[in-house]
Amino acid sequence: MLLDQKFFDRDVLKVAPDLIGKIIVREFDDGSIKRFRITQTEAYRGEKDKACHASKGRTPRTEIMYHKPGTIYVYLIYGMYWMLNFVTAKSEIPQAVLIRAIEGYNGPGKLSKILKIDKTFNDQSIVDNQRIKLFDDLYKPQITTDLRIGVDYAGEIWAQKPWRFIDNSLT
DNA sequence: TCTCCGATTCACT
DNA sequence: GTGAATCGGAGAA
Repeated sequence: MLLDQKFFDRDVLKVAPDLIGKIIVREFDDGSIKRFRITQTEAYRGEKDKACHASKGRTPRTEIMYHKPGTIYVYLIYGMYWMLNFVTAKSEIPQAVLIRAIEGYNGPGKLSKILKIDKTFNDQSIVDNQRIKLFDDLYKPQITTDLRIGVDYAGEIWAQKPWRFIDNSLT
């Protein structure tokens, strides 16, 4: 079952855990197709969340997070890695879910390398896309939470939010 | 323009 | 455990 825009039209704290266990289907430019199960996500929630890029307000970069739910937000970090995110909640509310890991690969940098994610995906829709789709195969994950990674700069209050979601039954 | 630094990873010590 | 690689966004000037 293909995830629709309604799935993403909810608070990021609901969407992020719901994305655990879902299937990413990637059709590469050469026509080959691969499937990956999502095993780890993180929630970035609005302008008040200091760890969220949108905490700096609306800028050309964060503009994407204000777009409609189901929009893909891709950005470059440390000059070499693309991060894959999905925008959630209604337009004008800047929230996004970072896909931190897929089955068999730990780390968002490796993930986007495997999936060949780059800036051409930025601002595209995930629910109506030729190259990348999200499916629910009714898999029921065992979800645990933990602190988000690499957000110490956001200060104690925001760095300590347990907004990382992990499938406990996969390793 | 110029400077600072990050939602990371990997090679070394 | 430490540090380099590497570049575009954001803010200061």
